[in-house]
Amino acid sequence: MSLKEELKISGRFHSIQEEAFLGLVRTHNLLEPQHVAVLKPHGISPAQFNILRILKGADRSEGLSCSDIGARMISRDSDVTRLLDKLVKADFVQRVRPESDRRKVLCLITPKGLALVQRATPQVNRANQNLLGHMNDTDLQTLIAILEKARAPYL
Amino acid sequence: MSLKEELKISGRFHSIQEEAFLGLVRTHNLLEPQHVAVLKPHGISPAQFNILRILKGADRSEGLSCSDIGARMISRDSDVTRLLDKLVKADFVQRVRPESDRRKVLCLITPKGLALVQRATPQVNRANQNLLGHMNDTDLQTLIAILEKARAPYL
DNA sequence: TCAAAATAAATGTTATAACAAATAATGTCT
DNA sequence: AGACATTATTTGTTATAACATTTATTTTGA
Repeated sequence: MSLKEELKISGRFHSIQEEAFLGLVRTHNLLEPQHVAVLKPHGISPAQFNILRILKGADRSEGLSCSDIGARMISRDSDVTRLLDKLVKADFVQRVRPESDRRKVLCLITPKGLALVQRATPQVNRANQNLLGHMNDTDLQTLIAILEKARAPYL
Repeated sequence: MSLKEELKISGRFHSIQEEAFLGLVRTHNLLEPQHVAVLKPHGISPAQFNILRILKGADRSEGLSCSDIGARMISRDSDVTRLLDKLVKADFVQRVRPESDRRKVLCLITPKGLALVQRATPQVNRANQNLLGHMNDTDLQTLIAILEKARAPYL
């Protein structure tokens, strides 16, 4: 079904660009909640899970600063601080003020955080795979490439 | 630049489906703020503007119920009520309880609301067009078609 | 050296989103 | 008719997002 039919729009889209953009927004809004749902039983949001995975991937000895984390997040989030607050409170993350530069805060994942990531990851992977499991690989490759082009000017 | 490079991910994606989904989320999050920015000077959010356009398109004499509005929104929004509260307060929308079925609330756009839509629409159209203005029509058509497939199971 | 600029994180505030529960009116079925 | 389910909207609550401002620390350069 076309977007026009889905939304019962009688007129026309102003431009093909607008139609594509609205399609993108709509698709995102239909898929995203499914992603949220997988993590909910684990008590964390996608953004928080994203941070934990970033910290897991990072060098364990060093830790990452808030800005490093922000730069690696799927959804660039202006306030990493408050997301970290919750993760620290739940003992998934540990904060350290390095002597070398006391403006920074380095973050490290705790054993408890690591355990959570390891527990949740298979479920998240499966869910993400199922989410677009009805599409063939050619379409997926094409989608990936076109989306890359679409966001290129905004990086 | 690929998503892996953008996010400085060292490992692999678990599946091509996951890569496509994350690309979708990321692209959405980069483009959406631009859309918000166009409407900000007019004092309304994309969701509120969406409602006004829906009401403008609807039969002026009848009006639409909250659930009708919700069903036509690009981002299905669970609480249309509070979005309408603000629009009513700003005198962009008028609410009516029909005698025929007093559970419903029919909404009509006011002349002031209509004026706002007419003032903002050209800017929004132009902005939406520019947002993906760097892409060729073939890619846009392809994107539209693939996104349609992607969300089909979730309608 | 020391004032000013730049960087990093935290805070305050306001708006939005998500979800459950409550209220109100209508429809259905015996 | 009267109990019960259904539909439609509203309300309450909590978490999240967006944006500007503030605090603390380091860097730069006169």
